[in-house]
Amino acid sequence: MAEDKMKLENQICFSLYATTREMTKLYRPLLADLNITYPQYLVLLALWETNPLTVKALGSRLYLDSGTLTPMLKRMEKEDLIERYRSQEDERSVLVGLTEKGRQAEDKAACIPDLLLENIDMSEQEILHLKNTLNRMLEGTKEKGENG
Amino acid sequence: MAEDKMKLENQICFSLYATTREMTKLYRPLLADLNITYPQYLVLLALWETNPLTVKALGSRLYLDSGTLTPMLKRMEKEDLIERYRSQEDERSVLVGLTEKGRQAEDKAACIPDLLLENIDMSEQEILHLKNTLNRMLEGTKEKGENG
DNA sequence: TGTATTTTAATTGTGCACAATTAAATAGTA
DNA sequence: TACTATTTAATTGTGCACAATTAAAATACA
Repeated sequence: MAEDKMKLENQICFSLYATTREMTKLYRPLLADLNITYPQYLVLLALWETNPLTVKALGSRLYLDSGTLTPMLKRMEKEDLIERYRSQEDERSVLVGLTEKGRQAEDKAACIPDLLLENIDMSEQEILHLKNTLNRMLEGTKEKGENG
Repeated sequence: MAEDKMKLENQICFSLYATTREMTKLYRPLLADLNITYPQYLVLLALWETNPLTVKALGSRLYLDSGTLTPMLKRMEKEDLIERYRSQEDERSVLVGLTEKGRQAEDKAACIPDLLLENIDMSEQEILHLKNTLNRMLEGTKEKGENG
């Protein structure tokens, strides 16, 4: 066998890199109505599950740090999707909570997962298997990396 | 079954998004010696396969447009890894070619694929299967998307 | 030939993404 | 208590990523 590992074609990370960006592009028209980006959509998904969340908790959930989240959350606050306020118990923490507009956006977004899947020509089972493989890969990096 | 598709946990694209970024982080220390970023490494990989390439061809290969490539290539030119020059046959096209330093970087980078794989706790077969699945997914987006 | 269309990069503007640093609050401890 | 260490966000600076626009060159074609 002995494939050339220096070839782009043989690199798993390039496949990940390219596929992720193409998938993100598929979201763009679906998120246009809500006037949000894909990372902002992820913040909303997290908050629709648990509201409110600290910046720290949001970062752990999305694998993002405050350097990314702080400016993004400020933009979302300006759009009146979320609000930010210091925690009473721990003044270091900033809580991120949904506004009424942010809560209502969930209804508008309810169709997005299905619409997105329509663009992917793969069986439900295959997608599930892919997701599981990726999650295992992701968990594996926690040992080496320095992620919370 | 009827899982909640609005949950982050159940979204394939979130797994892709998070895993890709964590993988890219694994490259950082491996690329530190060469003083390049992961996207710059991809440009070099493409050029080590075919030298030179037009910006257009590079973009098709990496799924990037000139808005991303032009400034990135200028940075790489400043670092003396590549050179850029207009094509003689077609003055619209800009050719990107390796410099001596860019060529020599291939030797230094030769160990990177293996070093990276050491960080992924998956069998060769499983990685191959994952790569094939992603590539199929990527190809599928070409039908819908507007990619060259 | 001359004009409209297409192709190719570059530019402009916005929004992540992340390393490194800073500052404030809390926790730990002598 | 005072003093150190840790935790939490924000800030700073750099580098993608991409939509939209612009400008130059090549092509199509009337």
